[in-house]
Amino acid sequence: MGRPTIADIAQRVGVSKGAVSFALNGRPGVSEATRARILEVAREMNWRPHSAARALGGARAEAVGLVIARPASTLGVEPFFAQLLSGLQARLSEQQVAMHLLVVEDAAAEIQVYREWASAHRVDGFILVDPQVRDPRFEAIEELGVPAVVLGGPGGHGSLSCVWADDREAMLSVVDYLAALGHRRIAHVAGLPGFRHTQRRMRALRDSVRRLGLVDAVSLPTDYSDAEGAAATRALLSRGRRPTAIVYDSDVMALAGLGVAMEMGVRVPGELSVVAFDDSVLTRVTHPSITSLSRDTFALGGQVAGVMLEVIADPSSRRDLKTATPRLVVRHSTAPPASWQDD
Amino acid sequence: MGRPTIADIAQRVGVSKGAVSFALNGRPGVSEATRARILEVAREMNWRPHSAARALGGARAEAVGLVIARPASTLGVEPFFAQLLSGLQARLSEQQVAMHLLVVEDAAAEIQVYREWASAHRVDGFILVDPQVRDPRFEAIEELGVPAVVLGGPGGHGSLSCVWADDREAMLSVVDYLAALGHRRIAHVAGLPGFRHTQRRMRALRDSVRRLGLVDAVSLPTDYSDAEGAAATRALLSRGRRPTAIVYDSDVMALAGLGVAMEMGVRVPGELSVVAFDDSVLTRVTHPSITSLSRDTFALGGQVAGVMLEVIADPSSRRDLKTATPRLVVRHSTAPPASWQDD
DNA sequence: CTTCGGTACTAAACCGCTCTAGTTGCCGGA
DNA sequence: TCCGGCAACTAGAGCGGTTTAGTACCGAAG
Repeated sequence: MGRPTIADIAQRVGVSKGAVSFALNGRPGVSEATRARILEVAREMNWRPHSAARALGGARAEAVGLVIARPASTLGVEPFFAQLLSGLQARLSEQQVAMHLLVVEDAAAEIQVYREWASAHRVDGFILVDPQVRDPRFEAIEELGVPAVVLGGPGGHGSLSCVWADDREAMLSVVDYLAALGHRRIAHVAGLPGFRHTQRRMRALRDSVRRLGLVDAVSLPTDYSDAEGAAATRALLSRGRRPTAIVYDSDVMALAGLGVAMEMGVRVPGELSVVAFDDSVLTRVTHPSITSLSRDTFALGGQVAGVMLEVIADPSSRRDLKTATPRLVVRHSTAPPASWQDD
Repeated sequence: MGRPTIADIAQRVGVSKGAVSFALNGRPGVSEATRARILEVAREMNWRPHSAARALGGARAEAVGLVIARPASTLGVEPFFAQLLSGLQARLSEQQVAMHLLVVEDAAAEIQVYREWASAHRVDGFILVDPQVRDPRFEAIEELGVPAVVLGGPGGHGSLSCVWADDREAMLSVVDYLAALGHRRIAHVAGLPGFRHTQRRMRALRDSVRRLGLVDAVSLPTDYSDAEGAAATRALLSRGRRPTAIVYDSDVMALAGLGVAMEMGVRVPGELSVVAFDDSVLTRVTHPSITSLSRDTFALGGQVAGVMLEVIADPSSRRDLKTATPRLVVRHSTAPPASWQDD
C-alpha cells in the first residue's frame, strides 16, 4: 500500500477522519488523550500531509513564485541572483514555504507564467524583480489579484508592495566621494536602460553635474555583459578628454573595465579611478581591489521574503520597505586624479 | 465567482463534466464537434486546470525538486549553479515542468526535504548535486522510491541515474599539458575533500606523478572560498621549492591565487602558471586571462533535465550519461617554467 | 427530574478533476 | 425484425484532506 492517509490513521485509532484532521492541525474538537494517540499513530505510520489534497480544499499552496526574465547566459555571471535566492530561501523555509523558480525569455513569457501558476494555484504569491520603465507585469499581476512583492522602487508599480534600496542616494554618495577626491570628469557604464534603477542612477549622476560643478558626466548603457562593459570603457578611454573616474553598474563590468585600462596602459588608480555598484567576492580578489557600493544581498532576500509572507497572510495589506542604502567600501581602485589631468 | 471549473464549462455547453474532461485532455469519448465547442467555451471562460486537483487524482505534480546543501554565501560566488539552473529550466519548461528549489544547511536537512516533498507529492523527481564520499542521500532516495538523477559520477550512487563528466580525464589533460610545457612541480588547490569529484581530481593528479616523472604533486583541499584559495596559494608559494604551476578547482580561487601571486611578486605566467577548473566570464576578463577547463554548464543542465524527464516517464529505467569532457582553453596564465626553476 | 451548555466526536459534503462503469441511440447484418 | 456492437455521452465514485452540521454524553443549574 502507498502512503498512509488520514483515513488509515482514523481506522487504526478507531476514530473518524475528522477527528484525525482536528488532532493533526492542533485545533479544538478532540480530547488531549485522543489527540496524543492520533499524533502517536501518525508518527508511527510516517504520515505526511498530501499538499495537493490540502490545496484542493482552498488552502495555501505554501509556495511562492519567482520568474526571472533574463537571458540564461547573463544569469550565471551575476552573483546577485544566487545571493538573493539564498536569502529568500532562508526566510521562506522558516515557514515551510517553498519556491517555484523559472527563467524565461521576456516579460511576455513571464506574464504568461504568472497567469498559469496563479490559476493553477501553484503559488500563493509572486516576487517580481527588475522593474522596468512602463512595466506591463504590474498591471497583469494586479488583474490576477494575487499577492506580489516588487524588488525595486520607490514608486512605479501600482498598488503592489515593494522592497527597495535608494539607488539615487547611493549614486550620489559615490559621486560626492569622487568629487571630493578632486574628480571632475566622471563617467558611468550603466546597465540595461530599460530598468528603472538604471534610469535612477543615470538621473542622479546627471543631477550632480550642476550641483558639484562637474565638467562631464556621461552614462553609457550596456547589457551588463563583460563585453559591453569593456567596449564602453574602451570608448570612454579613447576620448580626447578621458574621464578620470568611471562608475560601473556591476562588478563584472568593473572588472572588465579594469582589464581594458590595463590593456590601454592606463594606470588604476593613478590615472583612472574605478567604482563598482554591487560588490561581491570579485571586487575583493582583483588587483587592485575595487572600491564598491556594498549591500547585503542575502539580507535583502530575507526582507523581500518577509514582506511576501506578510502580504500572503493579509492580501489586503500593502508594504513599502526601504532597505539600507548601499554604503561605499573604499578599496584600492580609487585615488585623487593626477594633477596634470586637471582642466 | 472564482475561477471557472470544468463543471461551469459543462453546464454552459450542456454536457457532463466527464465529457469536458475528455475534450480538454484530447482523449477519445467525445465527437469532434462537441470537443470543439468545449474547447471554445473553455478558452472563452479563460479556464485553466487546477494543478492540485489533478495531482490529487494521482497525476504528476509536473515539477522536479532541486535541493542544494551549501552555505548561502558560497552559492552566490559560483557562476556554476546559476548556469546549471538556467540549463535545467530551459529543458524542463519545454515540457511545462516547473522546478522547486531549496537551499539548505546540510545533507541531513536535504534528506528531510526529500522526504517531505516526496510524500506531499510536490515533485515527480529529484536532482541531486555534489555527490559525496559515503553519501547518505542516495540510500534515502532509493528508499523513497522517487525518480532521481545524480549530477556526478561515474559510480557510487547505487541504482540512481546519473549524468557526469570525466573529471579524471580532464585533470589528466591539464597535467599532461603542463608537463609538456616543462613543469615538474605542479600543485592543486582543490575544493571540498568530501566531494567525490574532488577526490577523483586529486587521485588523477597523484597518479600522474609516476607516469610523467613529476617531482611534486600536492593537493590542498579548501572550501572553495576565495579566502582559502588565497591562503592555500600563499602556503604553496612560501615553500622552499615552490610549484611552477597551480591548478585550481574553481575560477574564483584561481582569481584569488592570481592576486596572491601578484602580492608576493611572483610573475604569472613567467614564474607561475595558473589553470582553473570550470571557466566563466571571470577567467576571460582578468589580466592575465586564465587558462581553464571549459565546459558548457548550460548544456549540462539541459542534459540533466533530459534524463530527469526520461526517468520520470519510466521510473523503472536507469540512465548513465557521460557528457563531454571539459576541454582546456589556453589563455595567458600558462607558459613554460623559467629555466632557472629547473631541478 | 428536566433543561441547558459545553465537550468530544461522527457523518458527510466539498474542493476540481479523472476515470470507470453504465446508458443511450444508431447502424449494419442476419 | 431483432440483435450485437460501437460511438458518444452521463453518472458517480474516488483522490486526501478540511469543515460544517449534527449527535451523544455529561455535569451543573433550576
